[in-house]
Amino acid sequence: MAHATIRDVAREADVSVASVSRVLNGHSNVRPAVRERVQAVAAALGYVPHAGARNLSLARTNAIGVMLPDLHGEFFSETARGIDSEASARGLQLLLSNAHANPARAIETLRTMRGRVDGVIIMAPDLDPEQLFEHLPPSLPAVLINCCGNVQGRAELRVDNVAGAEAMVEHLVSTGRRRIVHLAGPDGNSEAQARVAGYCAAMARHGLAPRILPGDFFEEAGTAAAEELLRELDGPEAPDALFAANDMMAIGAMMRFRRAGVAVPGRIAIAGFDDVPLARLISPALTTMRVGIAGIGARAVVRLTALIAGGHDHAVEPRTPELIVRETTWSTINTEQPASRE
Amino acid sequence: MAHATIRDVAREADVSVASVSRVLNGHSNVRPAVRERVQAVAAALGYVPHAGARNLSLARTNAIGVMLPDLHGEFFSETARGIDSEASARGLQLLLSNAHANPARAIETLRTMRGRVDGVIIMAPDLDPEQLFEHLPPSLPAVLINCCGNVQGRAELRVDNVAGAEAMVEHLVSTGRRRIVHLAGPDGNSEAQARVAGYCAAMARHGLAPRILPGDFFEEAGTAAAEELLRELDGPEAPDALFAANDMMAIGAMMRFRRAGVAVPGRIAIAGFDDVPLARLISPALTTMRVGIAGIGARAVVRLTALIAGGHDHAVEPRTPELIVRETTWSTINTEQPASRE
DNA sequence: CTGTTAGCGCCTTCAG
DNA sequence: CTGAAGGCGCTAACAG
Repeated sequence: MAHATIRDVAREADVSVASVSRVLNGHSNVRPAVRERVQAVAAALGYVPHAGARNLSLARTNAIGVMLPDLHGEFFSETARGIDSEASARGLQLLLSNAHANPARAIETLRTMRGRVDGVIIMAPDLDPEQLFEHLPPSLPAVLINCCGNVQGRAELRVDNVAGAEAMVEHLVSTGRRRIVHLAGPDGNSEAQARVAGYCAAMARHGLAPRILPGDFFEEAGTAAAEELLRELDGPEAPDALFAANDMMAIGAMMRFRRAGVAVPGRIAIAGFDDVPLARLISPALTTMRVGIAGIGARAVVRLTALIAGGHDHAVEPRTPELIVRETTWSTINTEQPASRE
Repeated sequence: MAHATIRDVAREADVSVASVSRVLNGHSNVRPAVRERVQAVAAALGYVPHAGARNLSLARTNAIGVMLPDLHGEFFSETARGIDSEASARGLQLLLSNAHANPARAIETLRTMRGRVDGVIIMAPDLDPEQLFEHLPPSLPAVLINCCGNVQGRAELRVDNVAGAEAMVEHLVSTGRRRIVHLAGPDGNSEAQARVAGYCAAMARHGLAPRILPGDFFEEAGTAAAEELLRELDGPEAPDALFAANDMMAIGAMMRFRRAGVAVPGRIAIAGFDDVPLARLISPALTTMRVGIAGIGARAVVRLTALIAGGHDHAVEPRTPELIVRETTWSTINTEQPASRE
């Protein structure tokens, strides 16, 4: 049995479709008797309005599109969570699509969102903005998050990754570190590039030689970097700090150092970037730059809502990351020797 | 400037809308000259088809609705990730809605999905199934995940929480634990209830006295439970294991014990449930029951796709959690004393 | 208060 | 190969 339509209800209740529509949308100009009859019939038929049709005729969907690079890892799930909490507080549904770093698919996705959402939130640090924005319908409200090359003057939220990376280097230097190695994010990623830039600038300011290891934001890259550094830890040029471009890589490195029995931060300090929830739970807790991931997502929804309501917003809203120093060291953790059981 | 419509393109290209439609959808029966002209005009006008209208006339959306209890915590983001990866591999978009444990809103959400998605995936362990399913349009394809009271014979994936909890108790007992305390999930949650049941059954089988602390699946509940147990740790009835109904609570407890300087698992063993990604990264690494969260999400998409394609599927597919024993102890971690800096 | 009518933007027979 | 016309399901004037 197919779905009942508004026409079925109208016929059964012996009224016009207009009246059914009025009842269902809570308009007041309907005689109580008619209202009740319509409601009864609708319930009996198991009628559920076809939201798609409704959207078409209202030219309004109450949904927003969200394009994220990937849903893997805590960074993006935190963003999604921030967006979701604000969206659901406003009764908006979310049409999610991850771009998987594939420009063609990203564009295709944007196109299939047209007419299904009232606006979009786009986070695409790894996509060529030229291509992307060319296919962004100008009349589609959009809020960008960390999109390099926002040429159309779109509303945007942009984390100051350069300043963040500089701040972290300053912190490491202030605690006595000198041989600070940076583990970078993926090549084509504008955020990763900015963090490298900040790192280099701050190192130069202190007359320190930069050293950059390639990475990709994944845990395994941290593991690999740690393995490389492990070989040098007893040498004359031993690094005394590893500053990873994101938390997951920092954690990968930390796990590897731990497995090798290297004291962190005793022998080598480790710092991350993002402050994902995990950073606080790992031990030793991770010193990192907090970007307020979920808050950015929520803020994007707020601005998008205003845009959809007809507002104008061409601002690039800067977000400055905050240094989070976590001082947990082994000594405060392991106050008691393990009882070996079995 | 508003969006161009198919009619604008037709007018500018001096052809009928039918021809434009054919060109845009790659039909072959169009003269090359016409095809090119239409494509040129469409590009010039920045025309993007209105997906909503397309869906209406095709009665097909290529989107699936996803209703999760909440996007907070790794459990649900993992589920979402599994769903997302499988969905995007199939070119499906996701319409996300979290129910926030509010039955009325959940029903409302389900209704607004009608006509906007081809099918839905529902995970609602905390909702009254009577109410929920009554409002689930029978003709809407759906796959349920861990929904108690699946009265309509809907396709479902169900984790065997009872067996999982039993297995964990068996494991703890086999490693010599006797005073095993269970930290439960929220009251109205069917998964939490099943885990309690499994715990009690296994305890009874060994003639052990069950003890259940109230919880809610959040980290803080774990903290609170640990504080309660801390007071008893030196007493004659000191518990020797805490089995939390999910990983986050287990982690909360572990953090609290660590802060108090209590050796884990030396003084007290801690076990969780779910095997969220975090469980492996925490230290000591968490022993837990793996339910294959992302895999369940992916599998749900596969089954839903078949259902949408017209298949029949009334099966309840069982998933048995797998015991993951992680043996990391402090001694293997802290092989080196911290160098105190500063 | 209620019904009729005209779309929303697109796709798809059905003729030509 | 192409155009005209009807319809997807619903809402919103516009008359009664």
